[in-house]
Amino acid sequence: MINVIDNMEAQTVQPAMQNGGLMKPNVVGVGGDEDSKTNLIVNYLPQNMAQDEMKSLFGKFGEIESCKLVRDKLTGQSLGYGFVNYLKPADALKAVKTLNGLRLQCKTIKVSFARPSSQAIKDANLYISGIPKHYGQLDLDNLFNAFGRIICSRLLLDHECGESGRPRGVGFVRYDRRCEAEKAIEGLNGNIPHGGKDPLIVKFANNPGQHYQKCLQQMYQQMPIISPTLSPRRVGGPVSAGGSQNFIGPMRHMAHCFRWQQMGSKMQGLIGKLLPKNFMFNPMTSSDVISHMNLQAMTNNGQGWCIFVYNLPADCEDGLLWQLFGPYGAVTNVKVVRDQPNQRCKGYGFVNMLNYDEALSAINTLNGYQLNGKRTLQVSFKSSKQKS
DNA sequence: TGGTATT
Repeated sequence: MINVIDNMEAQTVQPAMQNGGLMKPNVVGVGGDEDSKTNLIVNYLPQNMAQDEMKSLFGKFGEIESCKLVRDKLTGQSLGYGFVNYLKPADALKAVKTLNGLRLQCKTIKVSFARPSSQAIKDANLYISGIPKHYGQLDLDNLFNAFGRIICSRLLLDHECGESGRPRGVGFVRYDRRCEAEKAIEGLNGNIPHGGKDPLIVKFANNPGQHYQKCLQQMYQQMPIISPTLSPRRVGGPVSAGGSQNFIGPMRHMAHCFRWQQMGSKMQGLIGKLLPKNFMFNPMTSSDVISHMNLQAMTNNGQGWCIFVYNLPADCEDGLLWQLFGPYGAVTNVKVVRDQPNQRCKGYGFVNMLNYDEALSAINTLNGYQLNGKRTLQVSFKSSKQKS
């Protein structure tokens, strides 16, 4: 990754904080809030690093006013970045100089002064494809420099870990402000860059949280008349906004939503924690149930037990799976499998549930469930043949 | 389509 020294005609420049070329000078923008001299943002932290560890690492450079590892509000998983606010600017500077570029596990952390938080700096990351294959990182930066202050940019390479990485023609550019990113889209999207043959595609990059939020939003908007304590067999009422499904209005019961919010600490557990305590050792335990299960069906990615759902309608959305399975316990993820060209559901999907007994209860109730009295769902633990 | 970038 390269950090680009911005081309703004500015102003006050703090001492450059060089560390292997990773840092840029901190610049105070025209009329903008002055960047903090004590508050640091730390990026690219290892996934399993805890806030305490972060604090202890940064605490070596001086007294810390606050330290926060940012976590996903719903799953509790680390988002890989955090903030450290020192009491003294000199200590913050020392931490940047010493820790920026530090290798921690497989990652190289980035430590820099945090810009003042505002709406304007959010969602300013662009995804670019169609970059001429002979373009290097600097060519990419030169192309995007004209539209604003680049915070960081990255040209993706084939075999990035290897030595002979060749540009893949795709990359990311993060601007200081979203409006700059918008200008870059306007100015570059669809245009053929100098020395290139194909038009560039420039658009906002996905951010991982958005998918989850979208699901929740969808669920909230499409909650059917269904109590978390009742079997979905009792779903009833007139068909409304959800089209062929029995959806009405906003969510009435927050009970299972509450459960999702409780998932945080559990999500960090290893696969062993997902298993019932007596699962491996008690021969009296539900042998019929265990025979149902293919060991391959047990996910070990922290998302719990994977359930295969067959005979979904072509217009099925993620929201339907959330609300069908949500009442039975903590759902960690859902996926409707779609045809590439038309995005119609291919008739099946997957649901991950955190707890085995809840997954089993969902399967027992929902297998054979008639959606709208028309389609009979087939629900089972995912077998090794079905890939999610 | 990243090494989850603004609490």
